[in-house]
Amino acid sequence: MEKKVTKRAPTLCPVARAEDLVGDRWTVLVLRELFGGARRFDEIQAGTEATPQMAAARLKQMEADGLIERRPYSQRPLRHEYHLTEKGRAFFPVLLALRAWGETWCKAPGEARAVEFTHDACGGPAGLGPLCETCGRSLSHDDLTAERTPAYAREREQRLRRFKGLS
Amino acid sequence: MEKKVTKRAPTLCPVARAEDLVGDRWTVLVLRELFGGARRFDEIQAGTEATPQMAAARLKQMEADGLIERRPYSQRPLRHEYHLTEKGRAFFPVLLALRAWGETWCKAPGEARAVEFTHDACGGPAGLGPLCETCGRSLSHDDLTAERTPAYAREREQRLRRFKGLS
DNA sequence: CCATATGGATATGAAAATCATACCGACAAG
DNA sequence: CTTGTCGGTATGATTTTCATATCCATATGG
Repeated sequence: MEKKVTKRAPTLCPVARAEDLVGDRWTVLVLRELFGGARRFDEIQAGTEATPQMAAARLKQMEADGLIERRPYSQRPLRHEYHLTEKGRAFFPVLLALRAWGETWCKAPGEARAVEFTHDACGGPAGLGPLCETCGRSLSHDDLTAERTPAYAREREQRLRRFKGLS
Repeated sequence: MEKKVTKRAPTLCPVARAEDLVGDRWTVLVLRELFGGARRFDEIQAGTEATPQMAAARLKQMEADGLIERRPYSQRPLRHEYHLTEKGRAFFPVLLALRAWGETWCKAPGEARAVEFTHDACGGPAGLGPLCETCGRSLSHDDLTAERTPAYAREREQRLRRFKGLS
């Protein structure tokens, strides 16, 4: 019960191809955590609220798909961190678009944003679009500084406490 | 066993919120078909290669989530077409970003593109980015004319024939 | 009037994925 | 030598998804 080779029809459609790799909730949430700076198994697990098997299974598959790589950060005991590859980092625009759609269309009026980005290149707020709302240039992950809004920071802390409590 | 209310923790994270609605392969493929002009149940089913239940279940859920609406196109017998709502149409940038990532990172060298977009506003090819590669302006679905590449058109025809054969 | 076709599904039972919960092994710290 | 931490596995129940077959209302052709 180890092979998960994702045997799908080899369509030319790039959307279907992409969905074969990232077409499930957990994978996308893991990517979100990695873009947010998480590196260790338990950070990722806690941040996504996945079960350990789901986290382990997704990370394994994502490594096989070339989205992430495992890097040892300690011999004895041997432990690894998970890092985005170039392919993984290239996914950022999709996540940004998904975030914009989610903020705009999946929230009740008055609900707070989760994260505000500052565009380092111009110093202004970046907004939701693919272009900086302050300077109009296009946004890459390296040019952005994320700051969690207070409400979202609280939510994350509670999640973390719940996780620590149960583990 | 009918309620599928997607009971998830009400997180503020817009990515998680979005994934609750579109976090599975079939939903995204249905959106692809709708953006490609499909309107009828069997077009959608054939284009995604979903089973009838999957197509029916997704369409029902997507209607409940406000992504699509059913419009009668015939009384007696009562039949409906599926149309994107504004919320559904707003998903286009995500699909475009996913397409760009899929074309760039999920294909072997030499594999053909599936679709080429022409930017109606300038008449040039639009490329993969969120901005038109000819004129640099940002791309909306209404400004784009899609043309399937020959290889992809063949693939679609074969799929359709297989579907007709089996149905 | 009867047979077949069409659009839009639902039914059924098997197979696979996911879940909650518990546990494990290596080491480090007290 | 007991307890804690990190990074997972194992287990068994539950839930989804799959392939395949069937269904219903209506139109259409003969």
